[in-house]
Amino acid sequence: MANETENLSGFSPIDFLRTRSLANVVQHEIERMIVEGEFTPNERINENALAQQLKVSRGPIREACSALAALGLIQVIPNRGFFVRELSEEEALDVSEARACIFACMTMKVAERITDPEIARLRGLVDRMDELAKTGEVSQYYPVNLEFHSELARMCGSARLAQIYLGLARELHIQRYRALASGDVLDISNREHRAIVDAVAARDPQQAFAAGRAHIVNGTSRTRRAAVALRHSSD
Amino acid sequence: MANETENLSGFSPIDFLRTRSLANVVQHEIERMIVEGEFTPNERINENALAQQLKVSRGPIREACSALAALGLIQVIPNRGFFVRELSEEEALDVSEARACIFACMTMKVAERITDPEIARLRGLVDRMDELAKTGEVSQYYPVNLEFHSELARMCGSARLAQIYLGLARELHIQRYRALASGDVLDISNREHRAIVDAVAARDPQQAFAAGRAHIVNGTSRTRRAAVALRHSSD
DNA sequence: CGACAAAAAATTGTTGACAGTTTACCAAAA
DNA sequence: TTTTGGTAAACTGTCAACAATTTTTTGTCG
Repeated sequence: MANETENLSGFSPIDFLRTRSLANVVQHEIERMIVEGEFTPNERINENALAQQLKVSRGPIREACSALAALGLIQVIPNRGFFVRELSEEEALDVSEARACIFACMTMKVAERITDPEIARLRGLVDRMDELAKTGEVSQYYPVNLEFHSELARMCGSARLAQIYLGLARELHIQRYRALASGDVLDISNREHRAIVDAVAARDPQQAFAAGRAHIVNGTSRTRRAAVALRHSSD
Repeated sequence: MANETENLSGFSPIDFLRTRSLANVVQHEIERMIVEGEFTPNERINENALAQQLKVSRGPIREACSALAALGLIQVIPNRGFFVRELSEEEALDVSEARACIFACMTMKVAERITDPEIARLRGLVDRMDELAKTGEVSQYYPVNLEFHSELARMCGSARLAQIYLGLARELHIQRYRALASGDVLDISNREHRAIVDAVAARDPQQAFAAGRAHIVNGTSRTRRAAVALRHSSD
């Protein structure tokens, strides 16, 4: 529990000992810098500058960037360097659709294999979110929401599906398409959570698939609306 | 044609010009070597030996391996090196399940948006496979089968979903879990193809999802049975 | 003043070398 | 014969320097 939040962005000492190659450390560091906005989208990653800053040579930097490029977080242009990948509006929508499909598959598979204690656990999370939604405290609601999604990923029984889902979620998160939700949106979102739990509790895969897909699709349009509103208000 | 023999290590000049970074060329070369069995699963990739063989230094080799590790084709153990990743039976099954889900999503999305000319195109491919299945020539059937799957990936309208699907398919292909199918298996497989086409032609997403998922799931068990039979016959 | 060309600076791509770790080998003892 | 200890070889991890390319600056001409 407490460990999970601790490991979200960084890495624990045990992980550090396991893979103490600099390239690996650098990779996570660059990832962190992108997530936390120290690199802006489309910015070039200056190898020399980063090497000096992190006090390593360019070798590990390049290895880390190559890996991140393979993961899709970084784009590489020959002889010009590594660039922080920016998702266009269109691409972000595409990735969101893929995420919706995969989340739907996960909820479907959960419905095919869930146990009673797991149902209780999901209901507990939804109940907690209901209470937090009433207060409108996004900062408290959000971690539980994340845990709910992670829990479903774990319960679906397919490590690879979960891995792909979490990768897509991270990618969208990095690109700052996170919903900056307000009170009533939380309520709507959690109603969808409840629909998912009801479907999996009924062991109804089709219903679960539909509910899961709808949740992400709706979430995406909620996020988009919020982003548009934000853009208009700041102009 | 004549040029191809000139490129001993197997990349075309156009590829070389597009991304003339050595790391990229090396990456594709290693991938090819894994696919074609020049590296066996769990084998360590000797950086020095490979560097000498490809006539480059270890830098590009390490960058390429880092990327392949991020793609999941290679495993890295600190201070021991890069190893060709081997999927355990269990993991291969897990990946296959993920692949089934994603293929099912693709066929579902195809059903939601397919055009009449596209339907004709798919029917054409299935018809061709029917003829080739009669002859029992796997080597002729297989490319069309691949094209059928790729075509669906293209038609699903989500580049990312298609990318994930092709990645999973490649991973399984590399791990040699490809079906070594015989005549009647081809026939059964193509009957499933026809079911998929019928469902998408009817614009029935649910049916398409079910047909797509069944096709991969059945294909997986066909492959497993073939592998088991092969193992017993060789012991 | 602006366009163009050439030189300079900055940056990426690649290499070979060195340090630290792991593996292989071999001899000596139980 | 097997085990153990130590030494040497092989290999990975990292770095700094060099080559090739791109970008910026500078200088010149219309």
